[in-house]
Amino acid sequence: MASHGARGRSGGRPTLEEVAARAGVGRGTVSRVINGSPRVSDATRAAVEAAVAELGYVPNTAARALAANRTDAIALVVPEPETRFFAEPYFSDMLRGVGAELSDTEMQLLLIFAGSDRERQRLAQYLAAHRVDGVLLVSVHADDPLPDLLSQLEIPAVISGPRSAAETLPSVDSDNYGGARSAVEHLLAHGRRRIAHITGRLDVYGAQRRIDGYRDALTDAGHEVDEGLIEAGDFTEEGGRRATAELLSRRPDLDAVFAASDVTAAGARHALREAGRRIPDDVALVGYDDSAIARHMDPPLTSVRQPIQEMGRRMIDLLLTEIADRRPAVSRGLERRQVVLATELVARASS
Amino acid sequence: MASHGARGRSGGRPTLEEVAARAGVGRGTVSRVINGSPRVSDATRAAVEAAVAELGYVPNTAARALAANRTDAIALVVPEPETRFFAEPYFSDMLRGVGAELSDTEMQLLLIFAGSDRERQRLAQYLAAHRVDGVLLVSVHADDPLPDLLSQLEIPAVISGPRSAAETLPSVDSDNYGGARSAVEHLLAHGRRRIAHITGRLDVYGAQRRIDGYRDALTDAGHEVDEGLIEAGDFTEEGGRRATAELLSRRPDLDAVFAASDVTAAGARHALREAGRRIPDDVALVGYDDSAIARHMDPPLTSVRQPIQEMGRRMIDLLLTEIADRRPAVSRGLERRQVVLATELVARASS
DNA sequence: AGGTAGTGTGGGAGCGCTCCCATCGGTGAT
DNA sequence: ATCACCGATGGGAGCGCTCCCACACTACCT
Repeated sequence: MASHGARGRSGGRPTLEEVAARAGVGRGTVSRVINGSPRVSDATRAAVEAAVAELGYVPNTAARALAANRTDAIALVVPEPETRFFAEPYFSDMLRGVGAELSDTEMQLLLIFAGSDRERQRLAQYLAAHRVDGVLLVSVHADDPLPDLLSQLEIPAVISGPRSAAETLPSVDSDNYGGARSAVEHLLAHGRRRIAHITGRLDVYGAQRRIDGYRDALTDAGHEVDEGLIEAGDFTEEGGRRATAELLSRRPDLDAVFAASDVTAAGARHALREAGRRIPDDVALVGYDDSAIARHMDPPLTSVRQPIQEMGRRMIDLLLTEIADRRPAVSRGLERRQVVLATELVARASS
Repeated sequence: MASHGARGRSGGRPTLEEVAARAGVGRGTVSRVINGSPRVSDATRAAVEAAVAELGYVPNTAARALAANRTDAIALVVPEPETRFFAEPYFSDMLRGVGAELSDTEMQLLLIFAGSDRERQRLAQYLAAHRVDGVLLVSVHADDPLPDLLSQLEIPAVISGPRSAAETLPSVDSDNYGGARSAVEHLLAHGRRRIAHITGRLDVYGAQRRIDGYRDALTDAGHEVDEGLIEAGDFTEEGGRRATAELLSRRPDLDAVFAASDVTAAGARHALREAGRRIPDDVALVGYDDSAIARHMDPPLTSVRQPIQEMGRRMIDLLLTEIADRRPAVSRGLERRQVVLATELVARASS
């Protein structure tokens, strides 16, 4: 009775069983072909593929997810309000890299914002339901509870930017330390001596590393670090403006500013102009990110470029490995799970 | 044997059955509570809810999707490359409205780009697998095959902007005709008489409606329509520039330009400046969209505001109704499935 | 008392897949 | 020949839900 269209009315979508009947093979064999198992003879495979094409068969994702206990989906979690997501080129670049790397995969990408408490609540529920096989976490602060929630739920995750030197989660980051060094070395090479630094948010590890790079570049070149030339910022324009005003009043003779982000540099530029300082004649300015702002600033801003798309791609690589490793009990490879990508200084007129 | 943790090892997530055992009721009853069915006594409901809380039960989405044949997910399909998505505030506003309306729902939103052929291919596959319960289609051109594919697959869909006056799919649009009218009437009221119009892409129905509004506003005010004052654009800045140059050479005495988008107006502004025309002294300028560009232009641009977030919300409303209607064979309501929202003219210094 | 609704509830029968074990020939070693 | 073995295959047993039918049990009418 299971010979001609097992499931009675052929109104709905074809099922595996129907394909099997059509191809004259068993259910298991069709499944093997669909999933690319090598243990199928060429003749059988061809027959099955023909049946699939004729019937226009498309696997039922829900059934597969239920039986195999996986979803073939991963989430890109942005712990910021949507506005920031659209405002900062960082995210769109990241998304592009991620999308590109995923495009020859069966994996589907979900974009999830977790800016408000409400959204975080929803996200927690979502993760608890294991609706994704893995998570990409971008822009995480030191005290964010999300990473812990993820490891508690045993959901594979990769973060962009470790939370500290002792980060346990796999991560992909750019070389913040080296990037900052290259900026300072560039300024030194151009004869600047009183180089100030406006930091990023201090609870972001990458910002700390940039400070370290700034310090070491000076020290290694035989200069002393003047703590009065370091002022805390927060990656925003307003913060850059405020910090610059502060620096100018404390060290009126500074001849260069290295800002922890392009947006911060934009603020610094404003404050410098107001104080009558010319860029780069009186004060050289260097930013970080090499975003569109840098190119369009007047004068164009020297900046440290991070390979953000590449970071997105590498994050996917790591995550997919992580997910694959968790399926059978494969020997957890000891490959580097912390990737650091090189930065590049893009010199323009501001320095 | 099904009394204490039916499914053996209690390592995994709790199942419905386990909750039922814990609460001392049957599987069906728990399902009813979870899904908010009214046919459960208060005492039983409380017992089940307690068990759910104690066990930290979260329904398995895949199982539910398989059994109930629905996914509780809808897709926002953007038939454009990602770059345009990030560049145009239209999309982020839309996304915000959609997200807001969805936030008190169980529905999950997927963002899908279908700019390239490759991506469209993927999307078709995705839709064929019925991985979403419904689709929101934004920014559709007249000859786009997507709407037809959707109705062929019998997937509920709502589009922003009908493809023609004979649109069959439910849609939400702003009043392009009225918006254009208000722009022209505003210019007339300010004494302008030689009002030019740079159109949008002619294969977009909304652009046609704006032309109609432009025409009728003039005619109804007793003026003749001078076809030489109408020039085709394509919503881009470059198009606006080109069209303006064309208009100026043809009708050097024009005293106002109504552009079909703010971006187009930006192009027009450029061309007008180059031709030595002052805004608004010599030529008044009005745009469409009231995007950030309008506010930041020099001089600030008068523009027709569309309630984009509201449009997003209404699209969700329509789509959810559409999906609900399709579940049991409810009498297809004859409610208005074509929603049109009012626009508002925002007057600024450019007119 | 007997009948008739109506509530609230339990649990069987799937939904369409994957996993895995049993089976079946065919091979090469003994 | 005999046996152990291996690749290819079929199909049973679930995965965790929803749907729906059947079954108390109560309450109300006649």
